[in-house]
Formats: sequence, structure tokens, C-alpha cells
Amino acid sequence: MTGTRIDPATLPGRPCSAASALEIVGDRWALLAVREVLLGNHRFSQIARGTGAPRDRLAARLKSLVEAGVLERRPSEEGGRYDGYHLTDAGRDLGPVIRALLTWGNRWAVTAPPVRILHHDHPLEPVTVCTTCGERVRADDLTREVTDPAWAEEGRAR
Amino acid sequence: MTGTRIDPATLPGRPCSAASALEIVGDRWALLAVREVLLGNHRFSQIARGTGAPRDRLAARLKSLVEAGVLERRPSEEGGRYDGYHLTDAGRDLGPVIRALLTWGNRWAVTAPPVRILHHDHPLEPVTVCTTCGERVRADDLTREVTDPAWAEEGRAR
DNA sequence: CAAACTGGTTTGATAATCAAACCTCTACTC
DNA sequence: GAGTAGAGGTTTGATTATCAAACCAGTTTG
Repeated sequence: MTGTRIDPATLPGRPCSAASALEIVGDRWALLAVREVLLGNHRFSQIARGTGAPRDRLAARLKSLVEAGVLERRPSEEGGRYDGYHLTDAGRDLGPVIRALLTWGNRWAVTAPPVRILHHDHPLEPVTVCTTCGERVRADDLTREVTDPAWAEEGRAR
Repeated sequence: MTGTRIDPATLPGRPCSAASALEIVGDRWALLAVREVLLGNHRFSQIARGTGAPRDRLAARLKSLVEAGVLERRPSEEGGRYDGYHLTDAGRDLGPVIRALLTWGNRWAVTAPPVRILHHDHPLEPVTVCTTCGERVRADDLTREVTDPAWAEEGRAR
């Protein structure tokens, strides 16, 4: 695990893991690159085609994703002559993020859904559930516990 | 609902709702702005403080989020003298996306989690479940059904 | 009426982005 | 072994976005 981690206090605004996450994968091409690897496209040219990203941007992003511990480079399993990009545990763990985006996009962002995710051959209808209590998660049941008391829920406590 | 929707085919790369979603909320500040509104910060200056975004960028982003149908402007409920930014249904529906990012960030992106989400006063332990079959969603149980046959799973068909 | 706060817009310097061309290395063809 | 065709980037030069800071107009507040 090489993953370079970020101290949220060094970022502008409210200290928040989502902001730190976006610092790593919040670039225009990063999540699409991870999506391609998730789909089984491990080679540079495949990822370039799949994302549509300019090659220099893609090269830079793949490099930073490797540094962040999201991807790693190793020989393709098919005895390939070139190294391929593969997901680390952290990278695989981005699956839920990408699926959440895709679900939202299908519902709100596109004219017509270009892809449907099947779960055991039926359309996936995802909801978030809390494993601790087994209950479906609703926004109203959530509260935030902030480490830094300077940042309360609403605005900054002066 | 004003939401300007995107035809995925007009974007570079593989037609994908996640890519379309990122076209709307994939900017550096967009999701953080939505997070602030989700936290109850409806005023421009509050969102500026909470996100740490430059004011001109924030103004531009809020405008595009309103155009996309993620936010809307209306008088603050507290009889405020200024209009506030409020979530539409589409905006509220970004909650799962932001929480997925936050969960990933807590686990992989930060040195120490600056915030913990409580669900009914216990720490939230989120998993995705398919409502159709009630089963917990694992990556291995998922397949993609693509509308455009030119884009298969791996790379582009020719 | 002055001071301060609101929600921005403008400005001017800096940095990121892009498409296209280029380069190196490996492999295959003839 | 010369020629061609990838793969995986890097370089280049023009364009665009980003940023911090200053500015401005319309409310309140004192």
C-alpha cells in the first residue's frame, strides 16, 4: 500500500473526507479511468479510448492514481509484453462511488440511459443500508460528528 | 424541473451515465457546494466559506448547478432578505454520491477522519443492497447491459 | 448618514488543458 | 534485415480555466 494520504486540514474549506477524496479522484478523468480498469481494460490505449481523455492528461492522471494507491502497474496476467494498470483494494473500493454516480446519472443527467447494470440478471435497484442496525439509510436519520469544533454544521463558528 | 440533460453520445469516450453525471457535478467545487447546501448552508457566503472556493468560480458553478436542475434559488424560509440556494429532488438525490465519497475518503484518502456520520446515534456502516432481491451488492454479481453495441465491455468493438 | 454585510463581477497574473505531432521500443511481415 | 505497425507515452504551442484580490451595487445596522 503506497497510498499517499491527505491531511484534510490542509485543504481549503471545511475539513471533510469527501473533499480529500475529490483531491485524489475529483479530476475530470480520474473516475472514468478507474471505471475502465474496473471494466477490465488494463492497457493505456484501451483506457484512452474508453475515457476519451487526451493522452498527456491520462498519463498524468494514471501516474497520480498510482501514487495515491488507487492503481498499480504490473504485468498483464495474459503474459502480455506490456505492464497493465490494475486496481488496488482502494481502487476496487471506488466501485460504490462510481455506481452511485451512474445511478444518479441515469436518473437525472442523461436523456436516455446508455447502460443498465444487472444484478444476477435483474436490473440493479440499489439502496444504502446500515449494517449496524439493518435499516435503510435516509438523510433525516443522519447526523455529523465533527472532530474539529471550529467547523459546526452551519457555516463556521466564527 | 429545469434540469438540462445530456446526451451521453455527445461526450468523449464510452457512453456512460457516470460520465454525464461528472459533466454536471464533476467540477472541483460542485459536489462540495451541494454538500454545504445539504448541511443547511443556503447562503452564498456560507457556501463560499464551507467549500473554500474562489467566489467567481463558486458563482459560476452555482449558476450551472441551477441550470442543471440540481439547485434552485428561492427565498430562505426564515423570511430572509436574500434568496438562498436550495436542493431540488435531483440535488437531494446526490446525498448517496457524497456519502459514498466520504466513506471512501475516510477509509483511503485521509490521515485521520475529520468527520463521522452517525445513523440514529451509532456510526453509519453503509452497504449497498439491491431492493429487487434484497441481497448485498458485490461487484462480481454485476453485469452491464449496453445500449450501443459499438461499445462492448472491453475496449471498443473495432 | 456612515459602516458593514450581502452577493456577486472584474481584473490581471498564473496554471491547467487540449489536439496534434513526435519519439522510442517491441513485434511482426516480407 | 528493411519496412510497417502497434504500444506507451512525451513534447509542443495555442487556448482556456483558475485563482486571489480588488471592486461594486444594493441592504441593513448603528
